[in-house]
Amino acid sequence: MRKSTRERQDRITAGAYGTGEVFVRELVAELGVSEATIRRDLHQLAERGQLELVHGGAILPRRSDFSYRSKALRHVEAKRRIGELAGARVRDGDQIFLDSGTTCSEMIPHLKAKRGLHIIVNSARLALELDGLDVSVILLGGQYRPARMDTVGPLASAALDQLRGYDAFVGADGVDMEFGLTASDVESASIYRQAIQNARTVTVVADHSKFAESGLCRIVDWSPITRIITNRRPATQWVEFFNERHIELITG
Amino acid sequence: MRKSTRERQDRITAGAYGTGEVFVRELVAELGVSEATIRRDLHQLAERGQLELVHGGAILPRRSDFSYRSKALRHVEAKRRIGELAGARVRDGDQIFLDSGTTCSEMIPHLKAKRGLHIIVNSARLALELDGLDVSVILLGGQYRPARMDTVGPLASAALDQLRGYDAFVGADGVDMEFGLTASDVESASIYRQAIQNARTVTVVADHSKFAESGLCRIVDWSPITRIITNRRPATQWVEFFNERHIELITG
DNA sequence: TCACAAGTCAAGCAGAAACAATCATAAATC
DNA sequence: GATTTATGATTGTTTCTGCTTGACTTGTGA
Repeated sequence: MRKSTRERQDRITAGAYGTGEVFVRELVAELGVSEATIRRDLHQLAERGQLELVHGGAILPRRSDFSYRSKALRHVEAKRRIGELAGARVRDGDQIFLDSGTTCSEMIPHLKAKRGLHIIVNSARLALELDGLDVSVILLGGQYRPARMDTVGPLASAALDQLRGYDAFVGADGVDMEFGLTASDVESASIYRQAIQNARTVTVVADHSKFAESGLCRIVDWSPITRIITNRRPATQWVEFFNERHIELITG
Repeated sequence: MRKSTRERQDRITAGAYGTGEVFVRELVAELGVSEATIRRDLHQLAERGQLELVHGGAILPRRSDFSYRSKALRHVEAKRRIGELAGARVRDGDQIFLDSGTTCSEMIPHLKAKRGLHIIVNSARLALELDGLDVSVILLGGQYRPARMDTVGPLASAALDQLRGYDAFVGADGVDMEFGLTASDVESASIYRQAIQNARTVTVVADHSKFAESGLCRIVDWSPITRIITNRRPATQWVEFFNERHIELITG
């Protein structure tokens, strides 16, 4: 069983991804090479960040990421529907801001037919997804957060400060009558607060699970909000709440 | 069985696509040519991005990353080598700027082992590729260009203006003794000019094909350049040129 | 808590294989 | 016929691998 180094290391990582861990002893038996060779392989893989060494073998590196991916899997249908409704509110030539959340990214398929859009985003992922559209994309810079693939911090803030007159689409982590819109982390809250304050109109996109669920950090209270788009008609007190504040409620 | 070079290389790639890998030893037996010839073939195929060299033979190139590679298929091996050399110059905790070109992105595998880096980029693609590393990434914002997946313009410029004291790595489209470093478009030239002017040190990464080839737009003249990394020793007049200007020349 | 055993690990060494570089020859092209 | 290109042989160097040694880690039982 003479194989290249590359193939051997591929099989090691494949094994690691299968069970989450590999053992030196088992790899020696399975691949028919010496312990030393397996160890060298594991070291190289660890060097590249593909594995993490433990006594007796290696495990998958515990990364902080997947927070975006795991979030993306929840309430997919609801988000898709909201994306469609929100996309329909965008017109040719509009200047819009989209946040880095999963709900806003569901708007993108419904923007493909639009012409001459100017889209402001703080998400590298969104920028890539917007490829091929007839749009001008402004990417806010700043501190890049791999887990969310977005940017935050003072540089993002400074860039955003140069922009006005757009229509903001923001997906909150939670909406609460008294506390307002909330995000799960303070950096997101800060950048979206600023985005909302500088916006011409503000559309909140939030699926039904966000109602009555409150995140940790307040983004803003309800006063700057223009309209809210959700997938199903919320409870009556919510409808009245929006009516009182002249917030347009759109449901699918 | 003597065949043309072309036909031989076709059979090599066909073999690689069949099993995913080819071995020098087997190719020697199969094609009836010497080891040296097989090696030359493999090098040429690797240079064109059709194969990736490994010890003992070659395998199909990893396409795990982005399809944008189609643009980057020239001088793959050279860029990889330069990326390695450049990556070796980076130390734990460094603050570096990487341009959005393909040469700089070849540095990334060699940065995986580093700790506590601060990396400034103007490329969404690069930001995504840096995922999983122990680095802090600052993404410059600005006008997003889908074709290059990077950002340029006044917003990028303003963000860059807030940053100092980093070591810049810039891959020029062309290097010319009289004209200096050149880029193929004026926006790139502008942002990289600024990146260079604010940098502590400037390392130019350029494969041999960039020498004596001049792009349209000047980035800068030679005065701010600290060192240049290329894959093979350039002509004598270049070596003297760099010596006169106290530019460190590193070749692989 | 300590000592001990079994397993695990890092470092160095040596042989084999693979490699890059160079040169000389043969073929192809002008 | 001269120049360029492709090829093969030779050289010394690098890489890969397995082995050995001694140090380290983990777990067990007194």
